[in-house]
Amino acid sequence: MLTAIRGFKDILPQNSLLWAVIEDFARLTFRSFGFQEIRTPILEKTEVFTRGIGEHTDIVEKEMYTFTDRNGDSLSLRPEATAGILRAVLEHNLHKEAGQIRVFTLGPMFRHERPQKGRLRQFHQIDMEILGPASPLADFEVIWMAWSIVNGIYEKTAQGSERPDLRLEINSLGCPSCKPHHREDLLIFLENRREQLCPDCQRRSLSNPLRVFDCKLEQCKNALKGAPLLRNYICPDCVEHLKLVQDALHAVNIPFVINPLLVRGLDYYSRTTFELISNELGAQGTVAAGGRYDGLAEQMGGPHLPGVGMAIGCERLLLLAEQWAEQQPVYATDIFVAAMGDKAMQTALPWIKELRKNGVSVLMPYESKGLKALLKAADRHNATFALILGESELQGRKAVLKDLHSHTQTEIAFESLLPELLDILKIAKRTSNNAWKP
RNA sequence: GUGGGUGUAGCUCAACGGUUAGAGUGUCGGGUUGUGGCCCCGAAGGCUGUGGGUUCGAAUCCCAUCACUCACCCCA
Repeated sequence: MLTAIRGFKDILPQNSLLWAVIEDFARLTFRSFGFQEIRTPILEKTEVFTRGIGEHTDIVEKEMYTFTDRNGDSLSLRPEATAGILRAVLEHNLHKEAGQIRVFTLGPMFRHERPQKGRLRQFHQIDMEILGPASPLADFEVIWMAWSIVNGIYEKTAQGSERPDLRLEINSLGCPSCKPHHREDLLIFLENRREQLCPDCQRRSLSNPLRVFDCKLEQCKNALKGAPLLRNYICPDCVEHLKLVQDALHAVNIPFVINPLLVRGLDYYSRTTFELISNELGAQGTVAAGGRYDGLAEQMGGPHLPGVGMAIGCERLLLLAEQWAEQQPVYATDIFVAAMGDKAMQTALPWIKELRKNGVSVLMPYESKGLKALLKAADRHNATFALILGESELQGRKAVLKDLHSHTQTEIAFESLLPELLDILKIAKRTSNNAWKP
């Protein structure tokens, strides 16, 4: 049997509505924050990522789907969104048009990792970037967005009033005037204790030295005692920057903790960095993460263009929503047309056309079945009403409308069928508490 | 890339090395010729992931392989 690629998952109809809920809500929230959608290609020249993300990151070194196309160019499936967006902005000179660029995008990303809970090879991100402003308020607004979307989904899905189990951690990675001093000292420190570190950390101390602080082994924790800490190197400007972010977060009542050890895996980050972490996700607890990357545009061959952004992991947010929600949203139908025989089906077609024009979801199976089977099918499609149309109805020129929730039914004359149906549906929609209905 | 767990009906799961591999649920049909959910009856549905081995006999034990899954690593 043919199967999907490892780590690539089908989103089936039973799940797709929850995806739509999340995507719709994200789009709505972005609109309210004044963001515009941008859609960049899934495939880019490999150089976009090697220059953007950094050649010595794990993502670029061993996780990218890279291949040579028929022209001999090296192409890669995007492992994240920011580099591609930066490329598009610079290519189209968007930064010269507007003083500030506020964009978001939704879509699949690709990394060749070993799949586990909350981690797939094709996964989806909700991503946003603010380009132009160096203000800490931009950092704050990015965090605010991540917070708003994740918490908004909680409010939308969970009925309870208690807070979701989410932790916002922030930190500053320093800027080009202070970050390098720390890195230098840390490298020397690590070099001197090389033998005391675990093999992983020996490797890390070269590739991403800040990561050694994440190691859980006692051996490494001991070896790191007295190591130069980033917070002691941060320059006054960076301290002030982080403070303004904190003040803004306080102003809108977003709780957070400072985690001086919080780092990012991608090279382009500087100054503010943050993660939104859940305890309900297993080992991959980060739902959203991001930070500032003032040097990225230059690194990609563009002008100096400060930027800050974040990404939400859709699958992870979906896992949370599934845990929060008492029930999954299901597809529902307003009217299921239970027409028996060809004549009845033909008669119903013009009505169906008008109803659909009016935004009513109408379904009519083409199979000739008994009424019993048709009503069963109506149930399966979560229909609110069944419109019964058979021999006797055609003869009497009256259709039977059955309310499938209250089990009552009424006869409606063909002549007044449409206006009456629309009327009844309007009332039914108003009293319906099915928030998930599309 | 490394390690652990699990692979049996569409789905969720049973079955001591021993008859024809079962149950719940779902599907289809009937009870009720045109009235759904509840009830009753019936039917279909399986190369027990795949390949090898041990054994008189393997879903069951062993080996390999693949898939799924969780964790390490890394990250959203």
